Amino acid sequence: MDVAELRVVAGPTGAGKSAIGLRLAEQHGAAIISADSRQIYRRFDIGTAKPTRDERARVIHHGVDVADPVERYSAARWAENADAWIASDVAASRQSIVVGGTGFYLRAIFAPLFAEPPLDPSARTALQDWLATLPAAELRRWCDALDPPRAALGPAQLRRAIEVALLAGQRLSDLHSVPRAAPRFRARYLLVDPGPILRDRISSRVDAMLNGGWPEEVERLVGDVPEEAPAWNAAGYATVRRMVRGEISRMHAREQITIETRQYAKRQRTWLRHQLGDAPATLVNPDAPDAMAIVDRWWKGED
RNA sequence: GGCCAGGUAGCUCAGUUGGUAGAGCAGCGGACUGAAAAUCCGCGUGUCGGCGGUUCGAUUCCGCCCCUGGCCA
Repeated sequence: MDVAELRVVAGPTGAGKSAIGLRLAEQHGAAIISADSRQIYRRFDIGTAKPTRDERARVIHHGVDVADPVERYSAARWAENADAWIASDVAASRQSIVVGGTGFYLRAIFAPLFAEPPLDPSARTALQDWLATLPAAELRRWCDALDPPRAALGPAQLRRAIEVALLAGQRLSDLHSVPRAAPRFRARYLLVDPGPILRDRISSRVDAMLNGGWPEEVERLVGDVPEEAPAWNAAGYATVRRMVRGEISRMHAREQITIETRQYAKRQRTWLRHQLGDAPATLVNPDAPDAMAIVDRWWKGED
């Protein structure tokens, strides 16, 4: 099968990639495929900076509001869904633009994940319950015995490695070394990053969200979305929840959320710096006077 | 003006019975194969407020001064 090229607009949170994606999509009648692990979840809207109703009326957005807050979504599932979204765009003879900052999701389409062997669901649930009770050091010991190459990673990865080793009888690190499925797409990146002012853009974005109904949204969520639901993992949500419950002041919350968001942006930059492989990437500072010209050249593939 | 408590890393603070100092947070760098806005790993030279004195040696003891907070006038 032919490997088609896919345009990807990526960058740290708050850099302004969605504005660029939106403009391009409108200009070329394209659809946006959101590669954002938080916009996946319904009802978590303001703090995840979802496109507005108006924006979604103007441009088709795939990948927004596709899971319930309590669902455990995954990169693999996203990649699978993305295939279908892209196919639907092709069928409608419109182009697709991938826009987002979840690096792991992007990788999942351009360098497909390994084929997971079947894992008995009930054994898996039981094992997960057991693993959930173990402290990190204990997990590390287990992983060191079962799959040493993975033992240096974090608890989430340790659990996964132990799970696969025990349930499939194979090491995850071995499974990773078997050739993966051939990628269906290759990426051409536009990396949006305004540089040092990202810091300020993030703090004003936090203020805008806090004044734009975020606390009210969280008040509604607190009532009927269990505390452990995956959707709550979005940067800032747990902090707004504490604020709404009166555990911390609004000022403290504001400060804390700004820090969390900056830390997230930093991790995204680290990912984008090292994990893109050899895919072509064009860097653009959205504030530069020639930004639009760079974007247009990138779109046409002229750089 | 007097008394008391402080002035140590960007912030909050430990500590050194005299041998030039270390945690948390922030920050920076890195990892990342089905929870990824997740989960982890690594990185600490700073006139120890200033100037003198004692001492082989002072951030530590003494004196004076400056600053902050509190109490008393």
